[in-house]
Amino acid sequence: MTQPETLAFHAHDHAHCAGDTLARAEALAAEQGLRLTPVRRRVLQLLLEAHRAMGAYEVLDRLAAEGFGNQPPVAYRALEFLVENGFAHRLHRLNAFAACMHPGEDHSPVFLICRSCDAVAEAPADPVRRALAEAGEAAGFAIERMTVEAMGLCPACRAAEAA
Amino acid sequence: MTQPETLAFHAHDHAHCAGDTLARAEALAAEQGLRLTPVRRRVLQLLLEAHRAMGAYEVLDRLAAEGFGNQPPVAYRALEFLVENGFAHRLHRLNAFAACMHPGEDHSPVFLICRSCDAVAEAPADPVRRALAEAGEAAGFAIERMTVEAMGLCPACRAAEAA
DNA sequence: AGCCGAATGTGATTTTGTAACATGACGCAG
DNA sequence: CTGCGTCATGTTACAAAATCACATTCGGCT
Ligand SMILES: [Zn+2]
Ligand SMILES: [Zn+2]
Ligand SMILES: [Zn+2]
Ligand SMILES: [Zn+2]
Repeated sequence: MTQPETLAFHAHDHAHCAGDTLARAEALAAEQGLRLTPVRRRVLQLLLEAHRAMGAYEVLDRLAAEGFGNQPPVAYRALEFLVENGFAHRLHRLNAFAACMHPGEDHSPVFLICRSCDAVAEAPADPVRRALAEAGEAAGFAIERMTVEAMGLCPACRAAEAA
Repeated sequence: MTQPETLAFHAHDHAHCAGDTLARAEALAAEQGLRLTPVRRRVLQLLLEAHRAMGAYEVLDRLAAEGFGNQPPVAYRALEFLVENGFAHRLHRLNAFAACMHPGEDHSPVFLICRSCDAVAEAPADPVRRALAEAGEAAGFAIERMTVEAMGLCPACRAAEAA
């Protein structure tokens, strides 16, 4: 199920990782009767290949260049679909989107966002979720969804900055 | 120091709580040589009185109605000042701002945001911060700032919805 | 008075996100 | 095959959020 924490930061065969995740997403979509249409598929692919957060208009530019529609709703609708079905996530601090690296797990992960290179990693969220649930309960607050985004420096940029 | 968790959700003497926090903020500003000018002071007061998240343009409208400038930078600059100096917080999910109920504690709290009435409470963040720090460390990621926002239902709206 | 830096006012612009409606593709009932 | 309903896409226009650039004003200081 949960693959051995392939964090975006670690050096990895990127083409492979992106292709692999796309394949899993496609299988998943088929399984659930979701229609991963050309635009949607292409957007997911863009996000996977970038392996970082992309703004809606950045996505739109790519789409337009490839012959898809060139108006905002085209990008926003595809992104909304991906987010709603767990193929991508929205990063509120950046007004941007990133592909989900663990599709099909129905998670609301913790994001680690590098302020220098914009790389985004999903970290295991369970401990954080538990702590948060406790805080909510203490206040009588019923938590439905959570957003956890940490800004900082990824290992690579950290090393670069130290130099 | 940390007062006994006066969460926004609990029934409380609102005028008193707002006035009190404003007074503390003023003392704090004086102490630190920060200039809590009329616009800045008024914006903080607005946020405190509302006791919920307010958008920048909502703030701006109030300011304009009271004779301050009526262009976006007026509101954004005041809000930026308040956020940078710990008198207010930004809520990324809402593109909005809320007064800090614990100024001077240099915290990045956990927010509990009611999706029904927009009330915002700051909950103790230490357990969450610890869990998050651990997740970051495991990935070699140096966390500098965190955003934790939980959406859900406050006690009041929860009761109302159950009815 | 004269100067300086911080704060404010103002106009214009950019960036981000939606509403509303028209068109086109697909599956299916008749 | 025809007509119909549904979903996805395209397109126009617009709204909301945020920033840029520049002029002006206000304190404190010399
Ligand atoms: Zn994910
Ligand atoms: Zn980095
Ligand atoms: Zn606070
Ligand atoms: Zn509520």
